[in-house]
Amino acid sequence: MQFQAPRGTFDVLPEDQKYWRLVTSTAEEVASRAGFRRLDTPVFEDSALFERGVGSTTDIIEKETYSFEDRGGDMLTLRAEGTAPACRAYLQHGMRNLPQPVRLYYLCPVFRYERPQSGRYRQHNQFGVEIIGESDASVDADVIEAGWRYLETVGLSDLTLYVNSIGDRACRPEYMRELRSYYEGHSERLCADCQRRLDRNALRLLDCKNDQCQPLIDEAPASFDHLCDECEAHWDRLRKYLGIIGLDFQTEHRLVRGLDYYTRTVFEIAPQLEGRTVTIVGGGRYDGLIEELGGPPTPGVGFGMGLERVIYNIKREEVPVSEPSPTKVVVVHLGNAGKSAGLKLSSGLRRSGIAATLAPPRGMRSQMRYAANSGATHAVIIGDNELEKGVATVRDLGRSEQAEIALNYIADHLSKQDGN
RNA sequence: GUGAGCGUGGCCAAGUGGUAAGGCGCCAGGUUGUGGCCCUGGAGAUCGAGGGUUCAAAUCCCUUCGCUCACCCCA
Repeated sequence: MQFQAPRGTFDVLPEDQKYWRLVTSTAEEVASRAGFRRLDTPVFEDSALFERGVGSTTDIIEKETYSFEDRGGDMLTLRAEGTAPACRAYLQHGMRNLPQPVRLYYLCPVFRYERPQSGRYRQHNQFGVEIIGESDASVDADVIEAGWRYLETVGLSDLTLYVNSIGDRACRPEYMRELRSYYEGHSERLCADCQRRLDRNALRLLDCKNDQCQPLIDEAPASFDHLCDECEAHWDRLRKYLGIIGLDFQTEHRLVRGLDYYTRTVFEIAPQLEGRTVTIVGGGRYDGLIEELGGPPTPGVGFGMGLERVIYNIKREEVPVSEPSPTKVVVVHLGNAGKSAGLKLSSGLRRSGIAATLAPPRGMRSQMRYAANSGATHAVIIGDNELEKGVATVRDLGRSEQAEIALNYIADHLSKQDGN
């Protein structure tokens, strides 16, 4: 074996396309039903966009980015996430002059240089939505609802929604001090990773998976107990609205996110798996991001969802997914005259809107086998016998019945068969 | 970046020192123009790669590459 798909990438083979069609077309459907309009942004952007947006000290920027200098000397980065590009587009196209808020969704590949493992790739595909230009908690609930409804209509059932509020610029510094002083009192009991996290990124202490840290995390101060008045009001309303919509959720003080731009609401949706949880959807509010990118102060909320992980769970839950309709007709031909006639016939059938292929030029037995294995419902047989009479033999492969049909009426005849 | 497991034809997979089973799939036949079952035959493997030990290596040793899983982090 010579070439392989690069590490962390994969081919979507024909037999898997049904999952992608499902996942992708219901995203379009659910998003547009909820008033989101599609936005496509380039696969690469100015590197600085992600540095400013996601945060330059964040892991995804520090070590997971696919960056390169182009021939003109510009530093570019393959899309590392969807929110910063969406905000860039919002600013670039003056979308603040549209009726606010602006509701956008996207479906696109995302690139991160990580060590692949199950449910994690270097190129993966995200479905995401953003509501930009409204700070009320009702749109937070709206975004969360869109994510939840999507997973539901795609057919997933054993999922849990986790929500948290990590405050904003006003109250988070105070909370961080609180958290740090709590942990400093117990620093000897922390795992090695958490020792480092303590001064680098204290929030991350909360989602450590190491067993020895769990008791400490359980007792740690929760961000939602240290919110300023405005954040607290927002947090209360969010939970109230989720209740009104009828979404069950679990408040989770360990839930923090790895991108710097989040404020107030953060949430995730994950399946209930034994052991670790693999998040399918992650998102939250980013009220400071657009300003950070050079725009006017503008609030926003959104989520990103990993479609590979959605498909992984569709397979795991054995959600039935319908096959795309197979080739309907295979034209079986005998002799040189038959081959020419068959070629013409299959072309004509296609022009009449019937899926038809010409069997490969082999023995009849083999051609029939080919027809059966290809999933065709009918074989159309054409050889010298038929040509003399100006007909073709149309065989129903399911019923094992056949009849001679005039060449001119074959398309007509086939389109009346069931399955068309 | 760290740790563990694994690499035998397209896929699955025996074989742990004596010179590559089997199954699936694929191709061709089973008489004269007909599939899904059955029967017969065929193609297809430098046993991931390189080096070493040995009379002899897929099997032992070293190196390397790749895959998978977990950690970090994330979708």
